[in-house]
Amino acid sequence: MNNRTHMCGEVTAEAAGQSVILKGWVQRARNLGGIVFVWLRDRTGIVQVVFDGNDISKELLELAESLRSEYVIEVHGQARMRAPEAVNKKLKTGEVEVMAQSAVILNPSKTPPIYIEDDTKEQESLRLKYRYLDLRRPSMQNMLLFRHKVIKLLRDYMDEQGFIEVETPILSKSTPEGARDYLVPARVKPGTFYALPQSPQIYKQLLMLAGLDKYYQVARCFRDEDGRADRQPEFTQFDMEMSFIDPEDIQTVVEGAYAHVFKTLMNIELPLPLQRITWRDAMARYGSDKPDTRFGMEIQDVGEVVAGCGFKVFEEALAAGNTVCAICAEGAGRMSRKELDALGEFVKTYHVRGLAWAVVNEDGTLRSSFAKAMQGDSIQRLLDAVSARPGDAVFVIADKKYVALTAMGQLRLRLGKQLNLIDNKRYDLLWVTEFPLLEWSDEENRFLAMHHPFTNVMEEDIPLMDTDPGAVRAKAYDLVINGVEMGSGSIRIHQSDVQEKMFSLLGFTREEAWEQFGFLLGAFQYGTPPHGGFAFGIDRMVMILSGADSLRDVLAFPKIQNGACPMMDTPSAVQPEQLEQLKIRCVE
RNA sequence: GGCCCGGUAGUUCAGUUGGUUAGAAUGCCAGCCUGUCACGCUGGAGGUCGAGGGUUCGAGCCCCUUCCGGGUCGCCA
Repeated sequence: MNNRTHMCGEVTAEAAGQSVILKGWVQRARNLGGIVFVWLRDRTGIVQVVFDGNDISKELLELAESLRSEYVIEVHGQARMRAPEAVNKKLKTGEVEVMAQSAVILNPSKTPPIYIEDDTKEQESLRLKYRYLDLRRPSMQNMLLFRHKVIKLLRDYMDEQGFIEVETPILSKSTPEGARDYLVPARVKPGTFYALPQSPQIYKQLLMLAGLDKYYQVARCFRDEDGRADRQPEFTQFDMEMSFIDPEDIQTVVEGAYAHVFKTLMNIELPLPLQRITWRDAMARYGSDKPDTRFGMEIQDVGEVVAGCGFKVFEEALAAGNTVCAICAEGAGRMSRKELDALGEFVKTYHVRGLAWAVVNEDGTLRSSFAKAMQGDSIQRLLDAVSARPGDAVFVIADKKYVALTAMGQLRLRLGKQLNLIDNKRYDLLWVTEFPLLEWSDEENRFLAMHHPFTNVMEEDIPLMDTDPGAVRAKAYDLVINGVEMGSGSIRIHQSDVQEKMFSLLGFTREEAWEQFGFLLGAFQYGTPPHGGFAFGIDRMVMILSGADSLRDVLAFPKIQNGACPMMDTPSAVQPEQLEQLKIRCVE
């Protein structure tokens, strides 16, 4: 039986006068010679334990003097108020201390390779190698607690809304569309493989078919793609699906869940319903399908303004049917030539040919990379069109429409950060709606589903499926916070004729579609309710709410960029016998 | 796969134009110290400068290759 009476952080003024039994880790031991102060830590906090040579045996003092960082000890003692001048205001328990009467070293510790305290600067790779020590830091424990609360709140909320949590398989089926699958060889049928799910998409649709009506799941998902700060090979999705609904119905549920979490954990009242913006609008104004609306600097199409301006780059772009777009960066006029050139290099990584810039100096004169080529008053008309004033910088990109807009959107974000325009305390949530159904792939020379192949079409665009597939809008919507895509959802196709048309647009023959998705198409023949859903990343949600920069900061045991785990040293080789059983041979 | 940045005591970093035995702080070890709280004082140990090769009388520093980590483009229905 655990005889612990208090957690370390609980030894506050109310405990004074009581006998206490504590267990925890030695944060720090200060030996003053004849008296030893020990900071004892557990996940609730730190309390000071005093080994006073005047009051205790020689043996106990010697034990205290032998204590080192991260030793695990049990202490029996008396809690008492500290003298007023000895109060430590930095500790939650700083008004009290525990006078040790006996103690046991439950386990010693090697000197830890990282400091167990917040705000240290060890390399992340070292922290991840010793993640079990890293997780002892108060900030990491708070993160895990916060994450736990987020998930609990979401589960409680969904339960109240009448949703049922159903677990779906991890050993699943590989489907060719979308991200690369993690594969698991099947021992009983050599040469065949399970795939780890990229999402429970098909299962949840089948649950709707089964009549569950409202489903949700805290679902682990897997994608075998290269890592980023905001992408992990395995991640947790809050996944849901409803029957007999319109987009607004599921959006209302999701908004409500977010509002519940924001109110309870952040004390922030979200304005419901959330703002909605169409995909086309988001691209035109922000150059992104996940716009950060915490600052302005919106993109403007200046094609009409620069028509006939004489600058070859703009004229040729317009002649080719491309876009000429601009932003006006307030107060960016102080940038040096070097900084402006760096921005030019920056936009090139987004596949535009170049960046034209014009700076209106404080005295009204102009510095510009292209003004000389502009005839007559065309440069002035351009500056007027974007309302450039002295001290501002104007940037112009001419290229294929979405290439130019995307690059401009990235430039806008960079300038927003560089010019300190973003209020970090603000949370801008919005829905991006009416995503395109399809996306052309030059590489594969065919359309790909932008969301997934089961996404339904906006009724008024159904005729366009035959005439202009690229312009067809889907009943698909993303939730965005501060420029981060939190999740996406859609109304699914439940009509077999629409589904077949979709597959044919994607370049599948009827036979191929049935071969790969037959289990679903077959199921759909048995009375499928209209349905739709949504899924959002728990990891990203915790990242945003806790202000973390990386998903690695909000996962207990994250993977690094190449998908490896420095602590477990995974992935790792296996025994030859294991491969033999699976009939797998390595070919170099 | 491409591009950019980084790798020096356990840890965080400094290291001049290529020039003596590679330094600091912190941590660690030992001694002293009875009210500290980043305790203090004294002393000590601790380095394959990521690895390999090259240039040079001489390389932590310059060149090449490579490994590892981060960011990013591609990729991520």
